[in-house]
Amino acid sequence: MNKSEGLSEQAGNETSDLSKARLRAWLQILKVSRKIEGELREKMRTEFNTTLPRFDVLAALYRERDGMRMSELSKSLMVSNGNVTGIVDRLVAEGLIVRMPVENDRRASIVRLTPAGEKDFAERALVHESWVSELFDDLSSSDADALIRILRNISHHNEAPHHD
Amino acid sequence: MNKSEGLSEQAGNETSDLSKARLRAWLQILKVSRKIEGELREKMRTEFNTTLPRFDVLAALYRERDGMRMSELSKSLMVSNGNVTGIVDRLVAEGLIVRMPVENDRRASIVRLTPAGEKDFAERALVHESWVSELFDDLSSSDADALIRILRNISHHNEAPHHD
DNA sequence: TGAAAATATTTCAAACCTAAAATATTTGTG
DNA sequence: CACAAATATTTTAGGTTTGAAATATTTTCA
Repeated sequence: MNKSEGLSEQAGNETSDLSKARLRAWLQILKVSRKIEGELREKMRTEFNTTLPRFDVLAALYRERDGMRMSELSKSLMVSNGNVTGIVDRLVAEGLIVRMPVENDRRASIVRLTPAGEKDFAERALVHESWVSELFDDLSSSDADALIRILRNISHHNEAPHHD
Repeated sequence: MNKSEGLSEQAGNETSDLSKARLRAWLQILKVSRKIEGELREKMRTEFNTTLPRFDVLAALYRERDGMRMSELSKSLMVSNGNVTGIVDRLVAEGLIVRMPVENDRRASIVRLTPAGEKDFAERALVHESWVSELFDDLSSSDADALIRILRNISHHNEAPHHD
């Protein structure tokens, strides 16, 4: 029933020490993630006059200069399809991205940065990186590496199983 | 200008390796946090017929059996005051918590679990812990400790400075 | 070919979330 | 005491988010 419980687990011991340690780890991830996200949202608002979700979309499109489909975008950001529609609508209205038809598939559309969007993001990305670096001021190089390694293990375990 | 840059930083080197490592670490935190949060939200919905924010409120009140003020609640959950108002309204409607007047201060109110809310949460908390433990199945005891230590460092650095 | 299934996206309703304004009450100070 | 400042909470407007339903188009296959 509980995959996490190995040979040494005693019957009747409902929540093991390991299980409790994992819960604490999760709550700590959540705490840091909320705190940092809040700080960045505030910076985005006051200094860039934009929002975190919009910045995230621009970042994704900056990595894929030829553009992405709506579904690729939502998958990459790990948010729902419907959510991306609204954010893309606003970024289009701001002139930072465009929707383009897809050859041979009139259901889909490709979204990509406009020159203005590309310029905007390139400038802001550097400032964003400096904000993050300040917020993680106490994170040493070796701790950053350890953190990344541990978290990658967790993501890999929870990777969506792919269809074949 | 950039507190994170030490003596060895070269002028003109706009984003140091350390700064990039920290950015990668942040993006990885965000990725794990979104993935896990999504999985837990889905479980909450399908198996408990509730939402993560509501569960979080119950969890906070379960730790403080005598109840908390609205402001303590929002601070503890790191969300805005207005946000908590709505969630508390819904939990009151569900009969899981109650608002009580505060002696000598008619501005404030204290929120606490009803017996039903206490019972409900106690049962669900165990299941929740087992979900988390499964999602973190690959996280060893020592990695959990390392993760907690590193993340605590980060939270402490970003702790809100207190008023004296 | 032509209907059913699959796919890509948008729309919708409900909830969540924030920042700022509004409301109600208490505290501090002349 | 009066009344300004501070405090606790709610309300409001606008944006974000989800899951499900709706729409449009493409693919599959009998």
